[in-house]
Amino acid sequence: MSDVPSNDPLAALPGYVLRRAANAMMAELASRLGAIDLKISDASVLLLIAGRDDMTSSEIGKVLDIQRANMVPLLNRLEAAELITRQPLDRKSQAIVLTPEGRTTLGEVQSITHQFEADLLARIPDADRPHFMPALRALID
Amino acid sequence: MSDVPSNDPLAALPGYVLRRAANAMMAELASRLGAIDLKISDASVLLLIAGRDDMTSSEIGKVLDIQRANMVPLLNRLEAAELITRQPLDRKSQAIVLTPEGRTTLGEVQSITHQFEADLLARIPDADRPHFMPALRALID
DNA sequence: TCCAGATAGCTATTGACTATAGCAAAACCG
DNA sequence: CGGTTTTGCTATAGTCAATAGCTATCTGGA
Repeated sequence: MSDVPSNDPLAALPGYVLRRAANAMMAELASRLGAIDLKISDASVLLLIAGRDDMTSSEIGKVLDIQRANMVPLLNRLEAAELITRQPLDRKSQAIVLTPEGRTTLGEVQSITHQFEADLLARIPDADRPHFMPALRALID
Repeated sequence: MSDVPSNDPLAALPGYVLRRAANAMMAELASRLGAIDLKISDASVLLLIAGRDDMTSSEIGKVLDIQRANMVPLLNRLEAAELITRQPLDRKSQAIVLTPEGRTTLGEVQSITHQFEADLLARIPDADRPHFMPALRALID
């Protein structure tokens, strides 16, 4: 109905709006996670290995789309913060395991994440909300 | 119903899926624009100043969310490719204007973009498609 | 008219993140 | 066994955005 004239011709392009929305949301999440000194990728690792003690660096990278080489500084950071430890599985592989402190931080991450996701969904009109995830999933191979 | 077990606990998080979808789509668009040696930000500038001859660097940056400082190398690149020129508006400001070659390239950009947006929407199930843009718009302030 | 403050364009630098190549050691498998 | 693959890592380079600061110019109110 009463559309504010956005005078931005790109606002009609789904790809452009998708990128804008993702950027805005990730900036918001990064800001919230900053309160406990974690980056988004840090938090996603913690969430992924929650309740597990058998995932290797390589496996985590495959799931999260982070290359092996780039997992190293990330895990070093988490290890330096004493949130995870590296535990040998055999003489080559090692499991990434939460420390007790890591488990505490995981709780905070889950709390922040849960609130963030709820706030995100709350911004979407009721009629559109059920269609949000299916639409996005369809875009991911 | 029959959900394929993705064994990725993050797949249930809207924010995470949003980021993944945006990344996948932007990688696809970047690849297509690479065929005419343009980056996504290059193309968005061309699309924005299409049919106008009065937008300054600062104004373009405000609309596209690109900081003044970062507009400089971007416009230098487009100018070096002879797609735009800088035309003085007064002794301080200058309009960014498409060259004839820029207008030709703009046509290619519009063609690629149009096809990309169509392909993107085509991947979304019919039932969800009408809800895609409204949902995303709601996430952008 | 004049001056303070805002604005435009730019330089230079930095940090975050990602991508690539390569390596040694270990594991895997026919 | 022995060739191939995998794992974790180093080192490096490229992309991109953010910050601070500078000069010249424009603008609006006293």
